Amino acid sequence: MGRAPCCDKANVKKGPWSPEEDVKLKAYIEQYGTGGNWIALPQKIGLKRCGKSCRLRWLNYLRPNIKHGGFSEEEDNIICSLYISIGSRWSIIAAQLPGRTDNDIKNYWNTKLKKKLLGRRKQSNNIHRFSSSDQDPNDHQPASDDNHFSPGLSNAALERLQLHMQLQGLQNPFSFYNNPALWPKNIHPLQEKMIQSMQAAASGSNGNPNLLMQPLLPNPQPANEQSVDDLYDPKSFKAKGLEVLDNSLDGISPSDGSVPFGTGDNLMDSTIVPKGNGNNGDVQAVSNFQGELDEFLNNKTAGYPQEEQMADQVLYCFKDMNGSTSKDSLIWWPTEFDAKSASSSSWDSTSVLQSNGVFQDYELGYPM
DNA sequence: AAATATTCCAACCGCCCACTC
DNA sequence: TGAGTGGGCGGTTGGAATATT
Repeated sequence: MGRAPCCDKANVKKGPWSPEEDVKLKAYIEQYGTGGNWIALPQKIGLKRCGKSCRLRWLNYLRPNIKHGGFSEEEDNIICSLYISIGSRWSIIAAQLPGRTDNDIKNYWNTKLKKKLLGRRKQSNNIHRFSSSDQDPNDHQPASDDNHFSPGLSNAALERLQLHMQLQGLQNPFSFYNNPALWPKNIHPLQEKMIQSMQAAASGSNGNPNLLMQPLLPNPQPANEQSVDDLYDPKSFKAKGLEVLDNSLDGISPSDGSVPFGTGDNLMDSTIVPKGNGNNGDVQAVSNFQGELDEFLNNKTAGYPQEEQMADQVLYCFKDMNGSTSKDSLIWWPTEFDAKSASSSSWDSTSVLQSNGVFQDYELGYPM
């Protein structure tokens, strides 16, 4: 079934908002609120705008206490940590950063942070990992400007690959991340530390869950039975021995050792803490990871050309794990994986968890 | 100084979900 | 129960701003 458009597209203004429109919208909402109906709102005000457009303008720009630009290192860390943990759930990530909007964070990630974290491959002439000796001699497909590593492996896929490896590894005791024997010989020292931090955080020396990673680390539950939606289901949290506190009621701050999880009228308005004691060794493990991440983000990794190293290492890992870097070992990613999310090109932990079959296929190919 | 390339971000699009009737 | 609807979300785009050649 199709659906009726939310407004008359022909009679609706598009494009940048004028100061007059901003004033009208802001004044009305501040005085009367949205009335619980964005679609009807523009008519009430006399704006020739789509209701959704009004909502977006308010939420991303006109709403009080909105911050633009000037992301701090701490905010960088939070964004990176959460992205690694939960994927592109921008609204959830934004909920951890007061004054930031999901759109802002999404833009910031796509334009700056991602490049910092994954490396600016486009500017790199570092092709040596996939030099002619590494490539399938039958493969004559030219590498695109966007991706000189391997035909068929887009930058987006590469990013997903790297993060997927992290997530997958944390869930599977036999997988790459939990098996140092599988690590490449030349692994970046920071990567090793990150892995170890994640492992420590995931295992939790005292049995308490890691607050950032734990939602993706259900105990013996098989990965393919874990939906990311569970992560935000209060029942799921309780089942894992976590408590859900309502921030909107008690104003708990992150400084108490708990991790706030959003704003809104559901779990997003809550803080998730381990039952009993919110300040434990796992928090320390997280902070260790945060420290490494911070160091990485701020180019303090002495002696390493930080740009493109991470992405490079991921592919190098594949080479080591598989014995060789064949086109086939890489090509599945943008094809089979993407096909799973063809309806929306989004990627998040859900996709990761649901696509574990793809990854398992790969892992099974490794001679244990 | 002009042309071209790249970066950045506000806004749009379309899908999904929850709710109502 | 299922169709209709609005809200919310993530991905993408267009164009302005900036950098580079």
